Amino acid sequence: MNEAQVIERPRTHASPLRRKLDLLTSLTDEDRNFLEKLENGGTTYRAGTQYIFDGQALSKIHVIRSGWTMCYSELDDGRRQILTFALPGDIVGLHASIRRRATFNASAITRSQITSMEAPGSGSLYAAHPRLGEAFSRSMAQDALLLNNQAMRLGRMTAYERVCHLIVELWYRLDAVGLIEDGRMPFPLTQSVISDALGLSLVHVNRQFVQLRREGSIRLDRRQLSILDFEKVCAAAHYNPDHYESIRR
Amino acid sequence: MNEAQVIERPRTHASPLRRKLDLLTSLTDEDRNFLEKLENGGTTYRAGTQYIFDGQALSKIHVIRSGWTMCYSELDDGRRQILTFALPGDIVGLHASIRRRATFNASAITRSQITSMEAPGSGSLYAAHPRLGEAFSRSMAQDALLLNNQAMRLGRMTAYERVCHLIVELWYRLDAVGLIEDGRMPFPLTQSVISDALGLSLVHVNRQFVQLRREGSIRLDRRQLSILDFEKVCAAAHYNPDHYESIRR
DNA sequence: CGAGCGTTTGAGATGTGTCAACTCAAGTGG
DNA sequence: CCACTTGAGTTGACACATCTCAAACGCTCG
Repeated sequence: MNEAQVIERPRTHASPLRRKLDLLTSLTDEDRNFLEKLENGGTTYRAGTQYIFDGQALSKIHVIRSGWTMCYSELDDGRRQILTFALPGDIVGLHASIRRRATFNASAITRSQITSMEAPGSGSLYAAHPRLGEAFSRSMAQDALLLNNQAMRLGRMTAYERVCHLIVELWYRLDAVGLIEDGRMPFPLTQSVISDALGLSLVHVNRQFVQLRREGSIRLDRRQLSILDFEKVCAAAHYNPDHYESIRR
Repeated sequence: MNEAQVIERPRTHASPLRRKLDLLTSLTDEDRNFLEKLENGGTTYRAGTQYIFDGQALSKIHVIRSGWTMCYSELDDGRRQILTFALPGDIVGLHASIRRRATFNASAITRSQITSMEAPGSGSLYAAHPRLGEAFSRSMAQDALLLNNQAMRLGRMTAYERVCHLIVELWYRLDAVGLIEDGRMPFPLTQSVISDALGLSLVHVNRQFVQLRREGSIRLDRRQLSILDFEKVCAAAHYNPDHYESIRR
């Protein structure tokens, strides 16, 4: 039930980032070399470290090489809304860096390796590495799609549906970069983080997870999540995989 | 109180689109000519007409020349979430057209003039009209910002705050394209539409508007809205104008 | 061993949704 | 010119999803 739903793809040893860009577009050798360099540099952030600050200058884009991070926004009274999770292979701050100033925060959820690079001034990168430029455009398209999904979750779905929808979305995203193994996905999110992503209280998020486990829909074990009843969870999520496919391929 | 908060700008006769792109970036004469053509063509849609269909092919981008339109997403059971309002000068479908397939719907709220043009294949437009390319990038940045705001509204704000936040956001956006006159802004949204934008029920949206009027914060007259107590509405909205400035300039 | 973090559970409070009815203004058609 | 329809706004009573508060549990780690 579980893995049957997921498209099998040849298992390579490419990094998540490479893997993702390969999916997005066909790269030239030159692009690949460019990527190599990109893959080798980078900084390791400890869990909890903030690496983008709302309102501060932001000229670099950040490529997540490993680990989970999140983009979020905060109100003066402390209320926090997580906008999107940035997973391995994702690019953070692409559009923000256009204006050289961040309009959101970003922090590492787990220990994360992140490579920063100068933001592509409109054209320069597109000229030097047209396909990478295209990959960046598609990355923006994915961001937009994820935010659309987020709005639908927050605005029009019940707590139970929101949790299912988020789980399925993360599942597809992780699968696209080869991070689903043996029908389990890494799941480092605390219920507190999830509550700030889904616009719910911590307590209510917990109740949804308890129910999902009780009814045998999911299993959670040592920060690994398996979807036992993919069909049921997907149905509750009203998830539309076509949307994601149209971004990916 | 009202207009004091709004930056005065020389009143020109430029179209909203031109006005906006001028704000965004400095255009060359060639770019301006390109714009001219763009401004002259276009289709007029009646209120309610859908012009982008979720799941269907989408190779063109749509430039709103006049009127209000909205992008939205729907669940199979009819629940609807408005993602963003597209106002004069806005560009719709920029990132969606990258993947040649729409992942949302778009409809005209009022009678609207909309110009369609071929989506800029990554690079082609950037090469021919680099500054326009940059303007497009910034348009994407604005979209992202608006979606971030939307997530914060939906996830972490009360009904009253959501309404205030939306009003202030629309005010700033309309002011940026010269559509605020005499301290009033056009406000063609029905409470039903607002409820689908803010993730509330129609009835509850109504209650918020009744209260805002009762306490003298806003005035609503013949589809024109004035903010009588700008300070109070802004405070309730927790609106951060810096974000918008950082996109605009 | 205590401290801290994440999770779990219960009970009561409340913001928002639902249902239903009514008003008002603007068509529309006979 | 009137009867009718339709869309938008308004209001009240009640239901319910979710929040808040509070307490306990089980880890892990120093």
